[in-house]
Amino acid sequence: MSDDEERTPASGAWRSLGDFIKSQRELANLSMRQLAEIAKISNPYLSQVERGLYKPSADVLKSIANALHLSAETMYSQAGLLDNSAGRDESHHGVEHAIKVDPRLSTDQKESLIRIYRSFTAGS
Amino acid sequence: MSDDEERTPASGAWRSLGDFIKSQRELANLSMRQLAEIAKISNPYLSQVERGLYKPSADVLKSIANALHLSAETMYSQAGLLDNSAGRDESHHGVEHAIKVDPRLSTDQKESLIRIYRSFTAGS
DNA sequence: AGCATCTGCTTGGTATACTTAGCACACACT
DNA sequence: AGTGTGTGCTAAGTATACCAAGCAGATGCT
Repeated sequence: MSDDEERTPASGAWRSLGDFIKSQRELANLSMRQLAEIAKISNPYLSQVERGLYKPSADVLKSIANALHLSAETMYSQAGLLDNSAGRDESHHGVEHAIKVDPRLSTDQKESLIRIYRSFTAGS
Repeated sequence: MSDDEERTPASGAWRSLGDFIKSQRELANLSMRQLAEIAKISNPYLSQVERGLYKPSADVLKSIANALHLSAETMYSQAGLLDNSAGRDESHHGVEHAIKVDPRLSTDQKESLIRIYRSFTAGS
């Protein structure tokens, strides 16, 4: 069950994202063309996005967020992209995660470190 | 001014994103087909993403992140989509810090891990 | 009246994200 | 010698994100 991903255009969450963008735009007293100009997208496209016809790509979302002085996180969570279904495991916060993400380590080095770490914590 | 967004395919940051995904995939001992299956994308596409030929859309990134048991935030920041300009740095989990605060490790074990970690990252 | 100049929207096209079918090689097993 | 299954990759197509040009109504100006 877990995972019914929906990647059709213009369904559900994307629609409300459009409403969100529209309300934020109006709140900032910007016309579509003005916002589109700042966010470097075309105004017809913005129109379609606001009505939920298309789901904008992440960098477009980021541009729009910046143009509206919103954080990208806010935008993504409105878009349902930060959905912390599996995301909120900072509680886990673990050594393994830190190792995996460290850009200074090679894959082999990561494997070695994790193996050692697991051997250390094997009985707990 | 000078908001020079770059939306060309396969440049700079996207390339390193591919490397990141690849290393995470190998770290999880998954083949391309296995990861693609879990993330619900096709394996040739995953191949191209890993080599930086295309920049995957946000929901694909999220799928991949979930499949790799990573948070979506981690993925997005690797993709350069979340500038962490505002100093909320749970993204900066240092490995050493994570080791130091891990309650399951003894002091000796922590010292060993940190020593190994430092030897790995000595030249960077 | 006419002509600007806003507003958001539609049409038609291009670029690129993404898929299905299949190739080429490597390592098992009979 | 096969034959089967694993790996990643190429080729060719479809779907969709995105853009440039232009339309219709509302407002304002002379």
